[in-house]
Amino acid sequence: MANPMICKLEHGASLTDEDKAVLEAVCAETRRVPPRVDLIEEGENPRFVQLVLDGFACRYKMLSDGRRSIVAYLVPGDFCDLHVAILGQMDHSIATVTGCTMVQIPYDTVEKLVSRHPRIARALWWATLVDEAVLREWLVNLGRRTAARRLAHLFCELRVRLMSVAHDGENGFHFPFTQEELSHMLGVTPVHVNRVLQQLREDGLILLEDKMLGIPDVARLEAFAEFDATYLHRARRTPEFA
Amino acid sequence: MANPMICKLEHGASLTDEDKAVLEAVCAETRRVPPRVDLIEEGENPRFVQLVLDGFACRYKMLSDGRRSIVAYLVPGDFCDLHVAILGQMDHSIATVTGCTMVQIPYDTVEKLVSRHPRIARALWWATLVDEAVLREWLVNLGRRTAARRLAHLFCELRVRLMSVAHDGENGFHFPFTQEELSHMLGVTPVHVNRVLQQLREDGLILLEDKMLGIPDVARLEAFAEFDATYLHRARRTPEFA
DNA sequence: CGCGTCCTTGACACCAGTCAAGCGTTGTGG
DNA sequence: CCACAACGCTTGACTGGTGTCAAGGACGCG
Repeated sequence: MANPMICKLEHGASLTDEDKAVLEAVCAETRRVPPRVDLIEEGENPRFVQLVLDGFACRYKMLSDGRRSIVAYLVPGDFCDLHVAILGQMDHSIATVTGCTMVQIPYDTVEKLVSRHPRIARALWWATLVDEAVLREWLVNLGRRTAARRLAHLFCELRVRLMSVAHDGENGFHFPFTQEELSHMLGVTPVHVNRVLQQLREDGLILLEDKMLGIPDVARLEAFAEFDATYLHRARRTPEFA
Repeated sequence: MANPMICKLEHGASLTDEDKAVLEAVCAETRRVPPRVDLIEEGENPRFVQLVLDGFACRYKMLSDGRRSIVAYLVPGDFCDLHVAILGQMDHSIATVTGCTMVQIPYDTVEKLVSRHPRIARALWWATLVDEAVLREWLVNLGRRTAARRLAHLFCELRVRLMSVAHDGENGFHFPFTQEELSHMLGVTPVHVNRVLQQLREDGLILLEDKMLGIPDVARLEAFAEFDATYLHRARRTPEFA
């Protein structure tokens, strides 16, 4: 199986075989983390970068009244905290959702990577900027769409992100989030997530059973969600007939 | 008057006098842009970086039905598009809100700056990462707070951001946004913005007249908004009694 | 003076929140 | 093997925050 981090970065920059070998070497040592465990907590200043190789994780913030807001999710190939060193401390926490296979890379290793391999440096820049673009799209999603469209949009985004690190998932994929976790992402109550899921199922837009999501008609779901994948900036590797 | 961009960057990195002189030189040539004019449009791939020296601007996205969503606002000292070159094209547009004084910096100038002045490079990194942190906080704001708290939070954030580039604004500042523009930021209707503003005024949390915002009791407004300035990462320059 | 822009207000409708109860599955220990 | 608890999912009734529609007012500008 290909390294999902390398798969992803190839969307953002052209990497040589040597670049890929260097990145592969950095991922040699992995560790397994159970579901629902904090990887980094708000206020920390970690000394290494973490990378998800398998599983789902999420960035979240806690409110003073104990409610949780998930501000991003991480899929295989995503970095947790590429640049916290510059900010000084985490302004949010990161936790696993499912069990995850993680890699820890010391900061000086990252700095060497960046200073010695310009294409890797560019690829990491690209990854950071795409994360920012996703945040902007989420803002639109939260601010201006109904809960049903928000949820549909999430499905569409997740599908594209998963497809760019694995070669399946075209019409369905493993979807392990609980309705409560979804409610934290979408800014609605768990009860309402349930109602909206029922509606999407009734309308034939999705199938969801036993943590497996099916999308019978991708174009129809994307139209409903007003989804336009441009903001994910994945053009480079998808076949184009130019 | 000090250069707001340099004021801001000093929060993120320690700049030498030489660094500051270099940055100052880059801002020599300014241009004046009228209110409500697009600076960059979605899909473009600009050949220079733009910087706001005076006035307010905003990043926005249009939805297919013509509604607009403002995903960030820019104050003096903020860069428009520091790194679009890496992503290839803008996934959103930027427009002035008020009249603005702008600087255009060619990309190769920025690249020289970054490669020759490590502290400036770090400061620009810092600025990018703070932008991302603001997006995350906005996500929490939109997803989990009522319209009144959202609006109050916006006021609190704007106050801190303005204070870090100018030495006034402690208890009030020029606030030129129309209620319609606010509605685009907060994801509510203009009518509801109006109702919420009335409520905040009634409760004595704000004064707002003739485009001037007054905050009689900053602590009370911040408590109401659940505002915690940590995410703005401005610690470096605010006086600390360590 | 007349027009446009923005602000203000009221009545009503709807999306989503709250509260509460019940169901199915899983895992655990007696 | 079964009782039980824990967890997540489902559903209904009611409430409330916000959207929609509509009308009018204040102000600036040509």
